[in-house]
Amino acid sequence: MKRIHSTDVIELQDGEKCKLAGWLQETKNLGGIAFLKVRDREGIFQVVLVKKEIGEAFDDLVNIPRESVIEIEGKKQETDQTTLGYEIIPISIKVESKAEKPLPLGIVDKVNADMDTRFDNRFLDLRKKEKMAIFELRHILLEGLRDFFSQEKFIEINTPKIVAAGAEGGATLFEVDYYGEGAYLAQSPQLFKQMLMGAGFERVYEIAPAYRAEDFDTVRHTSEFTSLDFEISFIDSSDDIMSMTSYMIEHSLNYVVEEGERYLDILDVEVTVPEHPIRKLPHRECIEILDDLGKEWEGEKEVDTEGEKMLGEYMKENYDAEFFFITEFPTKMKQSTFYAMRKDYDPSLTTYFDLEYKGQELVSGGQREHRYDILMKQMEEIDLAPSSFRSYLDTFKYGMPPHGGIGLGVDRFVQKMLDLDNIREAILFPRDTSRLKP
RNA sequence: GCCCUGGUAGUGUAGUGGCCCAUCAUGUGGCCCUGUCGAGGCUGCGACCCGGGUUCAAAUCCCGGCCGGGGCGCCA
Repeated sequence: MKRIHSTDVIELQDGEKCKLAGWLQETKNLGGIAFLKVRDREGIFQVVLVKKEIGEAFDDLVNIPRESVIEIEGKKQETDQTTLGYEIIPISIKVESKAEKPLPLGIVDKVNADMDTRFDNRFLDLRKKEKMAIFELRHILLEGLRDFFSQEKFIEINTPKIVAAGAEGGATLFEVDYYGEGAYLAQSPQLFKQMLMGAGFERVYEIAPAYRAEDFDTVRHTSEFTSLDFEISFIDSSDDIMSMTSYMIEHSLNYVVEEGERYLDILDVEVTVPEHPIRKLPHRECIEILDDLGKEWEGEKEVDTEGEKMLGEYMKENYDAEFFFITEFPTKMKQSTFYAMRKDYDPSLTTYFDLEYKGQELVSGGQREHRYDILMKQMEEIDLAPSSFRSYLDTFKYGMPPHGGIGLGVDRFVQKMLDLDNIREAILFPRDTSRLKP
């Protein structure tokens, strides 16, 4: 007999035979009758054991440890004595894998566990339906994003994660000891995306891990994260990139709302889809708003973490907007991003922007400098040796279209979409400054 | 890296000098119970992060270490 899921039982006739399997969530033993609650990916079903009918086997069955994997062949019986409306009368029950006692982490216990305990026992933690729902929704979000990119004729690419140079300063690189010369884990696919613009791909995207060896210890940083990057050619300005980003967000969140209802209900979360186009706010205006809001500055007037949160609330209150772009980042704030194009009419401003979601940076992007001589000049300004970027720079010498793109933190997207306190909740097995296992 | 905060049964907690051979819940063992779905009743089990110090007395105070959680810098 073919195994079916808990949710399939509803379709069966009263008295029909079936095979089910899952994890024994709990046993309610009332003496002469007992109930086994069994969980599979789709939900829960209940098996009824009547002592008078099954005799000696009763004692063995009610003593199967919680979270053991069991397989049941039985008959569906409709009844109004249980909340599900039906239960399973067993013909045979097989223990496939017995769980040890006690569990390091209860799945349905009435006590919460600390994050550290949960992540040490992540495979158990993920058995909770609310945790699994996060990853069902993450999958749906990624599906929605890929759906958008396919529709827009993007090519999905894979670029190397072992690289010779970073896109940003060297301090945040994880070193790889193997090549006998400097080798690192990629912080970003930035340079490769651009090389593919030089190759004529015109529209590419990648969803892949990126690595940053920073001493970040916050609820929105991890050492390894999933980065979504796209890059497009023949743009007129960074407005084209923001427009594409705006459509991408709208499309993917719509997809989540349509396809993910069941899981959003489990998490009791409502996802709001922004209207295209997403509002833009130049960096200098952000400063003005923050001044009006009475922010106290320490040092340079820049949008810092506190500023981001204040602006997020401001935009929510005044425009009912969860998303907004901060545009025209000053060149002095983007100095290390040597490939950022600056405004022709005012070189103190870049074409770079961030996309903010619920008061947190989600996306960073802009138009890249595609003119070889200017690019070289910008590298010199920060004393970067062109020799370590030779293969990248060569791309610009033989025909490079105007282009630009973005990087989006997938884990942050999931975190903010589902209002999760910590980015680690959106990652199966997070890697941070101290966690390497499991 | 800096600042704040914490570490007590498998899990989550109470206790902040003697009232503690440590509270409660959950779990787990045993017993009772034929409709549980946060079942119920009776009963047992199980813990003060590590190392120094102060004190008549330390889970509690001090110092150092190790390990969490949060904030900031920074960033996706």
